[in-house]
Amino acid sequence: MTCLRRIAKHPTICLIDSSTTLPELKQIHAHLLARGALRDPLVFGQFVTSVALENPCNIGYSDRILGHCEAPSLFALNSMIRAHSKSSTPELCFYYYREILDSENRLLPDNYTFNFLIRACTQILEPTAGHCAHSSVIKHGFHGDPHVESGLIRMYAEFGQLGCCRKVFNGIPDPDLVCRTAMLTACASCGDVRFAEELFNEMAERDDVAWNAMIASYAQCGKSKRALELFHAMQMEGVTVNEVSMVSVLSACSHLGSLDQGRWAHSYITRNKIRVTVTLGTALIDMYGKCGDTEHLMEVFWGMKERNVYTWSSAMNGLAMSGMGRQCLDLYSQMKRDGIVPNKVTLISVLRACNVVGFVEEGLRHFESMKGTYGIEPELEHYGCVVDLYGRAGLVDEALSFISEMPMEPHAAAWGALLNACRIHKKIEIGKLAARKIVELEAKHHGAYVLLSNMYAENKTWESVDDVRRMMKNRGVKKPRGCSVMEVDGQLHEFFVGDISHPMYDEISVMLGEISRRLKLVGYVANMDPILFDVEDEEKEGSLFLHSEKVAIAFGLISLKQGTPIRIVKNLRVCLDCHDVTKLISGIFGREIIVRDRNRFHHFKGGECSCGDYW
DNA sequence: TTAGGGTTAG
Repeated sequence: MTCLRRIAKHPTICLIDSSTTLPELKQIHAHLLARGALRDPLVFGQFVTSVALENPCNIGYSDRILGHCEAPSLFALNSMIRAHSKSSTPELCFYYYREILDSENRLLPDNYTFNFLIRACTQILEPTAGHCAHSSVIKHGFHGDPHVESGLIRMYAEFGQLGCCRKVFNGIPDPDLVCRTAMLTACASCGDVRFAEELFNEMAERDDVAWNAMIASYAQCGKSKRALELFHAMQMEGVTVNEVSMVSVLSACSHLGSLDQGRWAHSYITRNKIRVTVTLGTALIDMYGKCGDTEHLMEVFWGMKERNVYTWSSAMNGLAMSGMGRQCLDLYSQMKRDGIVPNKVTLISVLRACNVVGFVEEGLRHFESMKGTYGIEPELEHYGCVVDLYGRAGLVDEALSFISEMPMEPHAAAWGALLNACRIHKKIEIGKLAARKIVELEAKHHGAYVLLSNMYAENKTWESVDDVRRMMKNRGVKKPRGCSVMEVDGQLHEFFVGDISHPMYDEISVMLGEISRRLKLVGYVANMDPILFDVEDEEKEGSLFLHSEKVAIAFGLISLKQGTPIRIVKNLRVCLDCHDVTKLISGIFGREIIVRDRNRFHHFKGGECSCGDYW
C-alpha cells in the first residue's frame, strides 16, 4: 500500500522523508520549480504534504510555499490542517480552515477537513473552538460521517464533556465498532466506567482494540484487579494480545504493587515475542519501580534501545520512591547528557530524590533551574517538594517563609509537608498554624487532624488531643480504613485494620503472639502515640497489633518461605509504631520486608529501614 | 494523494 502511494508521487518528492533537512528541501524545491513540475496541482499538493508531514521541523517551509500560491487545492489545504493538528502549532489549523472558506476558487471543506480540524480542537483543549467546529460540521452536512463522529466523541471526552459525547453517540443511527469503542473510552475517561462496561458487554463483535480499550479503562480508573481479570478473559477468547494490552496489564500490576503478576506479565511479553516499544518498556520500568524492584527496573532501562522523557522519568521516580536518591540524581545527569530535555514531571522526581537523601542545596538549585534553564513554571507539586525539602532538614522556619512567598495560594499538601516537619522537629506553634491552614482549605482533610493530634500527643498535651478528636467527630472527619495488601503465589490477600475475616486468621493470631513475645524479649515497649489519633477502629480494638501491616507481616512470616522478602502495599502512611515494629521484626526474624506506603517504599532489613526513619 | 477507536512518567 505504502509502495503504491509512493509510486503515485513524483519521484523527486519520494526523496523527502523524516530526516530531510531544510537545505535539502530547498534543493528539491528548486529542482521541481526548474522543471515546472509544481504547476501540476497534484504534484504541488503532494509536495507541500510531504514537506509538512514527514518532518515537523519543516512545516514552516510548507506554510511559506502555500503563502505564495495563488489558488491552493483543497487537498493541499487539508494537508496543512492535518500537519498543524499534529504539530506544536495546532492553532494554525484555523487559519487554513479560513483559507478554504475564503478561497477565490470557492473551495468547500470536506469530511477530511473536519476530521483534521476536530483533531486540532482536541489538541488545543479549546471547548469553544470545538463547539464551533461541531456547528460547522452540521452546517456543511458531515455529521453522518463515521470518521467525523468518532473524532467528535474523542474531542468532547478530552474536554470532559460526557453529555456532549452522549449526544453525538445517540445521534448515530447504527454506530460501528470504532464509534462504540471511542464512546466506551470516552465514558471511562469521564468517570463513568459502568456505562463503558455496558457498552462493551453490548458489543456484538469485539476486536482487539475494543478489548484493549476496556482493559485500559479499568486500569486507569483504579479497577486493577478487574483489568487483569479481563485480560485473562481476552486470552481465553483467543483475541490477539499485543503491546497495547500489555501496557495496561503492567499499569494494573503497578497500581496493585503486585510484583508476582508484574513478573508474569514480563515473561509473557518475552515468551510471546511481543514488541517492546518505548511505551511498553516504560510501563515495565514503572511496574518494577512501583513494586520496589529497582534491580530489574535498571536492567530493563539499560536494555532499551530508545528512551524518551517518560522512560527516564519513570526510572527516576522508581529510584526516588525506593529511597535511592543519589542514583536518581545520577540518572538525571545522564539523561541531560543524552540530550533529553526534562519536564515538570521529571523535576518532581529530581526534587523527591533530593528529599530522600536530604540534599537541600542541590534541591534548591534544581528548583531554580526549572524556570531559569528549562522555562518550566513550577507548579504546586514542586513547591510542595521544596517545603518538604526544608522541613525534613529541620529548616522549619525557612519552610514557612518559602510557603509565605509562594506566587500562588499554597495547597493543603504544602501545609501538610510543613505540618509533618513540625511534628518531627517538634515545632508546635508553626504546626498549629499549618494544621489550621489545611483545615481551612480542606475541612475534611483527615491527615491534618491526625498529624496535629499526633503532635500534641507526643508533647503530652492531652487536652489538645481531645479537642482535635472532638473537632474531627463534630465535622464528621473519618480516617480512611487502613488496608495492607500482600501477594502469595500470585494471590492477593487484603488485610483491613481490625479485620479478622481472613481464613487463616487463627494461625496469623498465633504468629502475632509469637512476634509480640519475641519483641518483648528485645525490650520493645509499644509506642502508644498512634493509638491516640485513630479514633475509629484501632482504638476500639485496643491493640496496635491489629494494624493492617502487622497482620500482613504475620501472614507473610507463616506463608512465605525464609529468604523470600515480604512485600506489602499499604494505602496510608506507615505509623510510628508499625515502623518501629517492622524494623525489629526484620532483625529478629532475619526477613527482608518491603512496604510501599502512600508516598514511598520502606525497605526493612537487619533492623533498619531505608527511609532512615524520616517519612 | 489525505481520515476514525486501544498504550507510558507526578
